[in-house]
Amino acid sequence: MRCRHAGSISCVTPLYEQQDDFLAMAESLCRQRQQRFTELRRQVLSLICAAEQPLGAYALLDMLKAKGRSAAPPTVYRALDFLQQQGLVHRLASNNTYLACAHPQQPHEAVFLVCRQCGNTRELHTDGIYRALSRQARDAGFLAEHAAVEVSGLCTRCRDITTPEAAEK
Amino acid sequence: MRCRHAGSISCVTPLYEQQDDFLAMAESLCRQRQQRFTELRRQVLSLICAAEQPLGAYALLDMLKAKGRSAAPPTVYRALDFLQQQGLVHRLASNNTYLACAHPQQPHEAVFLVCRQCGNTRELHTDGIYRALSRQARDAGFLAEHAAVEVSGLCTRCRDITTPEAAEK
DNA sequence: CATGTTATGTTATAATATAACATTATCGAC
DNA sequence: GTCGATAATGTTATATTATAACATAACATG
Ligand SMILES: [Zn+2]
Ligand SMILES: [Zn+2]
Ligand SMILES: [Zn+2]
Ligand SMILES: [Zn+2]
Repeated sequence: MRCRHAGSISCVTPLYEQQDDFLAMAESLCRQRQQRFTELRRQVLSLICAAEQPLGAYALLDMLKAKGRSAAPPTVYRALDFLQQQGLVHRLASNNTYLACAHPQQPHEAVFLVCRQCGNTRELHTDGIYRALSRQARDAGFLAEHAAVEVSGLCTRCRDITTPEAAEK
Repeated sequence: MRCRHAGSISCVTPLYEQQDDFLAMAESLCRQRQQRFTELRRQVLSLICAAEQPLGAYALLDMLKAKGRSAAPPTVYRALDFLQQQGLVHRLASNNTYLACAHPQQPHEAVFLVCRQCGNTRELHTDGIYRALSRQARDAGFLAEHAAVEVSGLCTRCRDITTPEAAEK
């Protein structure tokens, strides 16, 4: 099942296998929007993108420092704020981590599947869920603006490891 | 629309109008489960229950101290851990607050409607959403165990205040 | 009451995030 | 190019949220 969304990035191929494409797209998006895709912002996005799991702000900070860059907490938080505003990065509230967005071209609501074992996280784009949530909220007199949906559980690999008999079938 | 779930606590009546009932139920639940509903735990639950908005841990801490109790962060975090284990309290990851559960009798998945203006938060019990999430996760090869669903937006009152013309209709 | 267990007190510290202000880079007007 | 405005980054300090570690107290059980 290929991605049906706009843009050149696939839903299924992990972002860290398409880093260059992703960074190029980010740069192009920022240019279109007259926003500056500075070296710092590129570095942070690149680190997030290269990671197999969502990263914490201080992990990013350490990586920046390791690359020889002078950096303090505001350095990374500011870059993260920018990247979130541009829709290039999402924040996971359930574990205070940040990950690259699979579809930065347009605003969207997403569902995150967070493996509690290995931390791998997938972003699903399921407007159905958000519509159902909006409707239920409206029935309760509530005007929904944004939904944070973070599902924790086990990814395929970790489920097979945890319950090896399941892998036999 | 009255609550269709088990227990004596209604979905629609705010918990702070049923504090005594709620505390009595909590005590009874703990007794059934052979868990100790200590004075500290009662106090914390009572404070959470009396609040109109979900409270942060340090707000609770200050309230405990104001009541003359000797307390430090672990005091309140331990009580919160216990109350969460017993299903009496939920934690909202999106704003690091804690609120009393509307249906502590059985484990359940819930949707939280968090007003970004006034902080008022309602707990909806909508198994439909969780089932849909589980199914979508399964289709992606993911075994869902828990879903944190936190919707932010405007409650009835704040929506009317923000856009007064809407209230006219 | 002796004993093991659970809960709480207490001190210190970890982890996450922001405030405030100085400095530097960038951009458009001239 | 120079200038002034704006945006970005550097830097220091601090706020906020949460846990580790160990001591003491309360409770249950025989
Ligand atoms: Zn996304
Ligand atoms: Zn996994
Ligand atoms: Zn609940
Ligand atoms: Zn409100």
